Amino acid sequence: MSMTRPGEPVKPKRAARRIVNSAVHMSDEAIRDVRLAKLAKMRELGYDPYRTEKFASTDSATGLLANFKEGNQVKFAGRVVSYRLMGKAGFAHVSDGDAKIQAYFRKDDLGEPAWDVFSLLDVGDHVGVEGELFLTKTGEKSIHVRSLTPLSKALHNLPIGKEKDGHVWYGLSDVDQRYRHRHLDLVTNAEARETLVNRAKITRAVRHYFDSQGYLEVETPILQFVAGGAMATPFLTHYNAYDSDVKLRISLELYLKRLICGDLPRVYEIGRVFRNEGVSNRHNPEFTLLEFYEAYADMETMMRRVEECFHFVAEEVFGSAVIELPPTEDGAERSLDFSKPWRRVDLLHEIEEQTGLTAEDLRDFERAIARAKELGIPAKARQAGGVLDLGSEKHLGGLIEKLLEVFVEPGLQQPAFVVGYPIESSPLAKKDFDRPGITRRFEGYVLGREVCNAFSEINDPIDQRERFEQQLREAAKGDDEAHPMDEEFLFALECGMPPTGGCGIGIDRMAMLLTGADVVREVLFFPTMRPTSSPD
RNA sequence: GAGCCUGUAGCUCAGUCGGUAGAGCAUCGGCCUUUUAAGCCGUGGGUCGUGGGUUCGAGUCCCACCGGGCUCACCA
Repeated sequence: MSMTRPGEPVKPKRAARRIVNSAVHMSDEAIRDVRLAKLAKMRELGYDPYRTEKFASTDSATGLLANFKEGNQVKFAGRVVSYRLMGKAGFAHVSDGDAKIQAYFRKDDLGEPAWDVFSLLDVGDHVGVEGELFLTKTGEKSIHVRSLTPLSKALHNLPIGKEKDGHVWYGLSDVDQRYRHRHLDLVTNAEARETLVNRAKITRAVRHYFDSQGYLEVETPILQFVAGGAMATPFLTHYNAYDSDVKLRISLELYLKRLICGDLPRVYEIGRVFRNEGVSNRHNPEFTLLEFYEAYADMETMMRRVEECFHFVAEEVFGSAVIELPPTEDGAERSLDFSKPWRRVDLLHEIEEQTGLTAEDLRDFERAIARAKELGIPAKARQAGGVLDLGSEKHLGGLIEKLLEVFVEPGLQQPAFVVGYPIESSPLAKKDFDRPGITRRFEGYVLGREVCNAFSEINDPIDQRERFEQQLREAAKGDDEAHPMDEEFLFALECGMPPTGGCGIGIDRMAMLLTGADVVREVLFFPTMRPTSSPD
């Protein structure tokens, strides 16, 4: 309790001021008080919105509108998204999330207490209505309500926009608010809702595809003592019971391959992985990875799986193998065709086409750097809109991947597979025995973005151990993202792993492609946000 | 992590040259028994992100901090 000196103007305390001015002081918290008063009034009238436990609708709004027959008795529950009271009658649109239907209320039809309850409604409340279908003067399919059941009271002013001819006024557009209060976004923004729902459907369709192909969906540990399978910085945490530090997984790979070693010949997992790295329009620190492994199969099989999977998902979710995308900035129409086999591009060949650096040049790191300087590659990179700093490259694999990024990726708009990755940056991929220094690995690209990474898996435990040892040497040289040694995984390989094809697909990236979202947060219900010091 | 932009009413936004804040919607009160961005009349609502500084005077200029957006870096 603070002291007030005599003579100092007294500021009314919040609560006191609220009671005194409740009708005039319309801050957000005062609005809440008004709503609470309405709630109390409803309860006095015998209509407690929070008392009702269920309300069965005859059909969805979409269904009611599609099978509309005047005079049909119906029940419908949803959220009030518009509200117009006109003396002794009124209209409200009630939405079940997918669609909305108009409801018409008359004092004469509802009778005394129910009419008062109607007049206490606000946009944002949930209601159940019962009555018959009819057409209004202007021809809108509506429900003539005979009975009203409030099902919840919204205590806040919901930023539900006003709409006419598909144009929405005054909705919620502040991106920060949309992500932090996603429920409001879902209620107010139909497009955002559609994108997020489609993302869920895409995940489901992926499951359908692999289930239909005899794959077993499995779950593997998220807390791992050795976080392998990719090169990324893990999140760290602590396991009290074992007094041990553990990491959150950065990939699914090694555990899934241990299942292959256990003679589960087709396994897949769709799971969250965590990488302690920068957040951007294309990166969320936790994201959903699909990985699938198939015994007695190779990378060619994986290519076919990827083609089939995208085709299957596009058909199941969007009803077509051809996905129409929003036009580019210069207005060019774009579409992606997943019905055809993906184009194949050889990495070194393509780099030579674009830069003049030959496979011969790229066999040795020092020579590659020297030749790149001779050919003026950094300048060419700038011309191509990229950045290539030869001095910051540490090894051949990194340089080649950089060349790929700057010179090859932009050209890969329609679905394509890039093959022929260098061994340095592929510590889990089988060697290409016909091409020294190259692995049996490919990546899929669509719209210039990587969507999958796959290879014929190493099943030679001696080779795998050597690769890990090479990675340890890189780590010793200061590469903090080098792949760690995993003895348990090596033990499984030593017990015998059949030849296997494996592939990882970033589900979020896949969802972005198929929904046309250009920001990863739009395909995540709850993207990672910086914590707010004062939650509102 | 770096650069640029940004933060004003519950929501969407104005705010000129530095002179102590505006609109629409929403809210609240009144009228209105087929409206639909309902309408009409009236009312209230803001420590201008936070903290410093310059100034007679700061929403406005400067600095720091806290959010957010875009681009880049790392990566999928």
